[in-house]
Amino acid sequence: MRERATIKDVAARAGVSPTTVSHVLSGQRPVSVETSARVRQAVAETGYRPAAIARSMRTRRTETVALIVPDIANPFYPTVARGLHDALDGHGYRTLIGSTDGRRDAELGFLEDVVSRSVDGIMLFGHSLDAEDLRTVVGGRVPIVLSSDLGAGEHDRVVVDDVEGAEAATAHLLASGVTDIAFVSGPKGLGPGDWRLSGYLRALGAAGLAAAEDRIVRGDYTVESGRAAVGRLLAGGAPPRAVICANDLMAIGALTAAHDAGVAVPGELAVIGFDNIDAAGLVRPALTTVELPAYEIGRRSGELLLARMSG
Amino acid sequence: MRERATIKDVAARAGVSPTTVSHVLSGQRPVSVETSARVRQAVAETGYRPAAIARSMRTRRTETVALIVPDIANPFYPTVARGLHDALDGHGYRTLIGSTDGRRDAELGFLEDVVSRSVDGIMLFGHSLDAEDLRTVVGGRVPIVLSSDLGAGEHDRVVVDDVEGAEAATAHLLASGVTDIAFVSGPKGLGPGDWRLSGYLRALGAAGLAAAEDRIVRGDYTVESGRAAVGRLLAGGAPPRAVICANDLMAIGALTAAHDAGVAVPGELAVIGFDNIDAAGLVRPALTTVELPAYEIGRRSGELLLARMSG
DNA sequence: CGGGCGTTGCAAATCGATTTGCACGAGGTC
DNA sequence: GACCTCGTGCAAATCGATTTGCAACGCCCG
Repeated sequence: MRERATIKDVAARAGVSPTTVSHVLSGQRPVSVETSARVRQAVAETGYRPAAIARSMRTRRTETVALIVPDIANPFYPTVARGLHDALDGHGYRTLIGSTDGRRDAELGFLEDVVSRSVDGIMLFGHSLDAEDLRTVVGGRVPIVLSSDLGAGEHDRVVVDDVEGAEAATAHLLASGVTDIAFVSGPKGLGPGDWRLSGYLRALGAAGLAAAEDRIVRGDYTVESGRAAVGRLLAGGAPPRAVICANDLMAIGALTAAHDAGVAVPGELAVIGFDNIDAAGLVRPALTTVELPAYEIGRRSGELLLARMSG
Repeated sequence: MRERATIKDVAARAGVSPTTVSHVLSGQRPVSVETSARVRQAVAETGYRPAAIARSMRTRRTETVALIVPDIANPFYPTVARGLHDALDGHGYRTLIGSTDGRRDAELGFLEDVVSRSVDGIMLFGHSLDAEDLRTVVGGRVPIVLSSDLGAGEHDRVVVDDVEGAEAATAHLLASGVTDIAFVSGPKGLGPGDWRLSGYLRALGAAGLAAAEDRIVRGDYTVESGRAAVGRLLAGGAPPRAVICANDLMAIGALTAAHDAGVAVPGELAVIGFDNIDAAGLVRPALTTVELPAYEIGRRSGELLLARMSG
């Protein structure tokens, strides 16, 4: 039995037509108990499993959801993935995951690919796409959940309030008398780095402070880039009193940079991160972090998609 | 244009048959330059993309690889996933990921599902399946890479030498004069916990030492379970001088337990983990860990699968 | 006893591509 | 001029399921 059994094989073995086999298995139409028993027997003997592709061809459903993230190895996203997975698994959906490194071509390519694969839903963490891209590639054909403002109004969004989180963190520092605050963002452009940056700027503005050019630096969300960026800040003549990093990994790098420069944390330099990844609670000194509930974001997105996919 | 264009639409627009459109796109047979131009024009105008499902139906290939792991949120696996992804992405393959929590029914269910979806390859971290399961569900129909000894000889394996790694770590401790070594494994049965445990036992045996019953405890690979397990060890009358944990998360829990019990690490208690996850280098005191090259395991597996899938 | 109705099963169409076999014409060769 | 060979393009089969439409067969009721 090298080849997998098809519905025809089962039908032949049970002495009925493929139609009847299908009806026995789906319960779409009544089948007599004797026939049904013969069919089930044949199914068991042949080890028959319906070919998902052929089924999808006809039903136009794949029971698959795509998750598009910048980097699956960044601890924030596996937790989102797990939440999404847990929401969908019980309903028979599988998850197709892609890492894009935030590159526009990769995001676009993956999106086109999963649309042509007829996934039933998409969860997108897009850093470079705009609303027009979504319109041309996805159209209204596939339910999609976004993590950003992208295409607000047309698609579901699970709000990760980056701006407000950053604003609150900055305001907290200001309230405790720290005014010289630096910010380590991600690559220029769209993406959580600059959303969070805008919250930082807003808080400074509300306090009547201007943001100094040289207090805003950029990394690429890795530990090493955070270390390098904060190392530069500390090497200058007048180091800042606090630094807010756009994610925890860079904040962890910042701790190392401070240590290397002999700067005490949090005494001489306060360090704040984003995401509250597991490692944030394990490093010493412990990291202050703005929590984004990754698991909840994933789970909630899964539920939104389920509602759209069934409706 | 609510619906996606099909090959028929393109053919009609270009005034040719679907066959010709297919040949233009695939280059399987020569087509005159004029006709070819008209077809390409029509493709551009309609925004046509071949439906992946229909194509798979005919070609019997899905350009998809399944990755089955116990828990995608455990930091070890996203790194493996990234390695696998990087190996496959350039060749047009996508990755379908599933978390099973190491439960037999989930592992079996996911495996059956992806086989019926006709994935082109599978990478499996299976904790509860046996060789017989693989034979009945997968047969020889799909290339599969395993991380364990499961079905050795029949399938490709990317060796993660758990046994040898644990043996070396234990021997290292013994060589430095520490003989009272405890071991924190995972749930009883298959899985990396007990593979590593056997390496520990082998090293003890080689040194002519017997393993004491009460020195072997179990957790479930989480930080909290490691803390609890080591907490119990330390609460006993004569605490061990060293503890080897079957993964880094439990080892991190062990550090907390030691701290809570006022036991100095590594002075009074040496702690060794497995996996060398990012957090291992960030905790204080730094964790000694047996490195399993997660990224390399994923990438290498991807390359093995590519070779099998194309051949 | 004829007409309606519910039960049961099958034949055939359909989903959207790929691929094989065949036909037609133009051009070249002996 | 008969015979081949290319170059081009189309019709039809195929992949494996689901889903109508239809027919045959009781069975009940008036």
